[in-house]
Amino acid sequence: VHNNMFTQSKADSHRFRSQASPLCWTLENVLEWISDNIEGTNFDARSLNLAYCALDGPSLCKMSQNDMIGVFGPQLGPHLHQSLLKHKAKTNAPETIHRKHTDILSTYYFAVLTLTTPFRRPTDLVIADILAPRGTHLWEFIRDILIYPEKNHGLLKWEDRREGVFKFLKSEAVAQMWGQKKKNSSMTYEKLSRAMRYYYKRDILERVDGRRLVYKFGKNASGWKLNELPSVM
DNA sequence: TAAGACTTTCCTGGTT
DNA sequence: TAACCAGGAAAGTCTT
Repeated sequence: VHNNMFTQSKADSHRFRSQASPLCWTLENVLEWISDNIEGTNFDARSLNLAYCALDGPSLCKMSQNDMIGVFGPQLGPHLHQSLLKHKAKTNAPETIHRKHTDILSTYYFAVLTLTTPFRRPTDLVIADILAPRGTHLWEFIRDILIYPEKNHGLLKWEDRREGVFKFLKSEAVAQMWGQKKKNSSMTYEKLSRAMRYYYKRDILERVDGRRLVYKFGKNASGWKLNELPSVM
């Protein structure tokens, strides 16, 4: 399951999404589905609050039409709700099977978010830019975990969101994730932190004296500030 | 192929 | 004592 998840192609993902119950969808599948639905309307994707699109299949299925209108607006909300109902009817299968699959998927839910290759069609560029990794550098990897605190499984937390101060809560777990991304199973926090310290010279990070596991984004780090994130509806 | 940027690995020594 | 921090040195990887 692990390897398959990380190597799932765009075509595989589309096939899985079209055949599986929405209950089994990953976050990526939900994003693709939203993207496909936007393509069929005149909806301006730039006005979408992408932070609210970070849903997996089970979360999506719990939403009523009013919930969807609240999140996606009066134009796209009902459209998505109808589309979901149709897809649910089409893929009506025993939920127990889906549940088992969903539990496995959810274990790797965040890893998929951070490690899969972004899909790149014109209409989902914005979604991919915010929810897929935007770079291969360590500080970007850290930043992308921090941008979605509700999805980071307690790995990192903001100490001061406005100032860009953050803290490692599970240092070794973050190091292992970084190692996984770089295909290096021997990565440790000790090594990761050495790379972090090199960022001080380049003003990507600033020192936070006297605070263990605490770092601060510097003037050359971009994409972490609230006003740098895509617009809210 | 070379050069440079970036990261990894190892290390010593200091601090919490 | 363990975990973390600071930073030098050298080597590895990747991109241009």
